[in-house]
Amino acid sequence: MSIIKITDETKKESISTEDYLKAIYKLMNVSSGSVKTQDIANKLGVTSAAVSEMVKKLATKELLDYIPYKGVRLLPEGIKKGKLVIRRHRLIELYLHEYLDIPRNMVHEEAEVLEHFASDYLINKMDKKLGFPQFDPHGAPIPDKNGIIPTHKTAIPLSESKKGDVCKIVRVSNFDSELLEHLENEGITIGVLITVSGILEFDGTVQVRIGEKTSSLSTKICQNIWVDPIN
Amino acid sequence: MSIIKITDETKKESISTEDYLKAIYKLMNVSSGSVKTQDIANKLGVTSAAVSEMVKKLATKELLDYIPYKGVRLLPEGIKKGKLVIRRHRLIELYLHEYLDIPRNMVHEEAEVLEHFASDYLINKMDKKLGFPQFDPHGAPIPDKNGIIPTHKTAIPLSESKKGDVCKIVRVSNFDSELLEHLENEGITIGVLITVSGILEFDGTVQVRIGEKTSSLSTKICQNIWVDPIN
DNA sequence: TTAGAAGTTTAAGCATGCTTAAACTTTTTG
DNA sequence: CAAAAAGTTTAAGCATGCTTAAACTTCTAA
Repeated sequence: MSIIKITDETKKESISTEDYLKAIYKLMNVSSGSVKTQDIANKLGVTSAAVSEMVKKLATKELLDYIPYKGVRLLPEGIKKGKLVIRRHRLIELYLHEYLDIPRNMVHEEAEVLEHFASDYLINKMDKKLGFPQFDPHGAPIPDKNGIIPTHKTAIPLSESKKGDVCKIVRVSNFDSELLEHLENEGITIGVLITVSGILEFDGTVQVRIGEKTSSLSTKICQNIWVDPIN
Repeated sequence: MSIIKITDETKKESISTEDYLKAIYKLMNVSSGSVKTQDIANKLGVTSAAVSEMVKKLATKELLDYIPYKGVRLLPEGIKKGKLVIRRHRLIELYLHEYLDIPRNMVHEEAEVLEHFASDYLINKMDKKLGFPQFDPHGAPIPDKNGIIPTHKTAIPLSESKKGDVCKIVRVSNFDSELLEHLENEGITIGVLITVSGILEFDGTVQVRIGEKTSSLSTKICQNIWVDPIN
């Protein structure tokens, strides 16, 4: 019989808390600095009032620092837990795609739910089956058990590529189902090699060649496609 | 664009409601007739007061008939939904056991949670991968999409076998983790052939031979082991 | 630098589903 | 068959996390 110490770190957080930590973690990576009430509210689809209340509670649990009217910043414990939610999410996405043939544009919504309910035991089994993968089906990095996050070191957004560039698609950083389906149809998927055949001055539309096919991609789309230049 | 009719049948029930329907469904199969408040409370680990309240709500949704002080009886809609929860549970158990190497004595608790969150889409993918199986890792029948439940037609509890019987183990109808681990260690698992080598008059202890090994099983355990006589 | 706009917080209220304690009904038993 | 025991229901209260409306703070632009 072993003695298990129940610390703050061990305790399981509520679904809502996990959602907040994940959302705030992601927002911190964008607007590095403090995260605003309204941004969290938008991300989670709740009112600012709800965020305001919830954030106060998370502060008392020492998951984040909260300065009223100023914003919020995750503390180490909050970062750790946020990363773990993302780890579960991305491993589930990859597992569903690889082993249950669930198309890329559908894995997100399934994982969005299951990330809160798959036990660590189960997650680690999936991780092992998948061979301790580094990236999910959209090329997003999967934090390891210790929270270490792999990177696409040399990747740039396709919107910053130049005419003539040959590059490999390494990430699509958006999970809109319609967009993902469209890209899939165009042959724009992770691992594929493309050549930038032209960029319109007018609005930045990027024309790419994928094998025999060509495809035109708007600036907004290109900002979500990350590529590794080969040349 | 298609028109989707949202009927009572389509609506997703709360986790709690699903737990109640599943519990009541199982209890109806035991004490065929009406199910008592306290039995539900015991099964779910809540107070009778909680059951009393909840059952009233389920009655207004026409999932069951409720006569105060008398008990509860599922209506067709309740039966259908109860079966679907059980279907999800058992398919998940089987999937976890077959594809993620999760031992039999651990699949129950994982499935207990996931049964509420795996989408129908996902469940049907698993069903297909598994080849539309009829029984879960404990030999329990898996209702199909239409609620049809396969049976072990000729099975009897091991507690009713006779000395000299040769039979195949088809079901262990208990999910106590310790018991399951014990049976696994004794070689008593689904599909295995055993010979009843003796039964003690004193307390009904059954002695069985499994290949070279022998094992003694209490009456209580034998009531949970279902076998198909071969001879 | 100050008024209005934009953003945030507080307050009151709701829904779900649980608890305990008290009241009530049914069953058992002497 | 009546009193005690067993079982059930009602009532009040709690926790979580959401909403709207009102109050408050901060930012922005003239």
